[in-house]
Amino acid sequence: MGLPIRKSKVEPRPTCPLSEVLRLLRGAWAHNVVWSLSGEPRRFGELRHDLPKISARVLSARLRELETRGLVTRRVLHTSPPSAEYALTPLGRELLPAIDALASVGRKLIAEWETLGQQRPAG
Amino acid sequence: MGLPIRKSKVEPRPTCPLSEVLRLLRGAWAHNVVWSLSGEPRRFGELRHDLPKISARVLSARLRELETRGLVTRRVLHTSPPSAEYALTPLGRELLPAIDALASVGRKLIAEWETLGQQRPAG
DNA sequence: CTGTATCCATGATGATACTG
DNA sequence: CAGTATCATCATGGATACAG
Repeated sequence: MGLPIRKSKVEPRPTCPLSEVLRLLRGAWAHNVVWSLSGEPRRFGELRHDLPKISARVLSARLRELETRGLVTRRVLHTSPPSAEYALTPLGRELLPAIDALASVGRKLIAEWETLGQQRPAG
Repeated sequence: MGLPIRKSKVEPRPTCPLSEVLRLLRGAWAHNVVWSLSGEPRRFGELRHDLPKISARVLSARLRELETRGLVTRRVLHTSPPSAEYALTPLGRELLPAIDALASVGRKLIAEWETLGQQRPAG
């Protein structure tokens, strides 16, 4: 006979909220966009400058997502030529500590690899 | 003339470590697997039970990734039939507070949607 | 400058069947 | 029970061209 299935102690836990946030930060760029906005508000072109390898298409899509969910605001500047400025909302700012915590773990992960003299496992 | 590009205050920040961790938690399941292992060690089948919709193929792949990066250990139990038990390493456990922080933001996000009487934006 | 529209490549998943 | 093999599908992202 096999072992009995042990009931998980994973209660009606934050599994759902977690998934919602990760759905937002998912992908290669969303978290970098949030991080770029952690300081002053920034314009579309400035964000492209911060993240040299992001395509306009993807940056546009991410910003729209974050805006839709109330994490980022968009303000049109009536300059010549016209430009747009993005900023984190208070709600969006609450992501920052969490992102920081993750980054902290990331540093330890990398340090571990180096300590072991191992190569970072490829993608 | 357009506005000058403002230099980003996004310093040589944890952008890299962050990406490394997110690469691990990326996808629909990795973070749930980590969360399921937050309590007692669990067997393959128990994990499938915790995450009813995950396929064996994907669960296997995620566990292998986490094991490769030193976040999870795998122990074979010489039972009949044989089974395997997975657990978080100390390094893996360091993900927990970060995940908690993210979940906290997630709860506020969802609460916000409800307060506004809005539907959660579809994926 | 600020996006949007197309087309294409890649990666992550689900379903199902099968092995030890 | 604990996986692995194969096939099909969908989401994400890059490149490029084009529009307001």
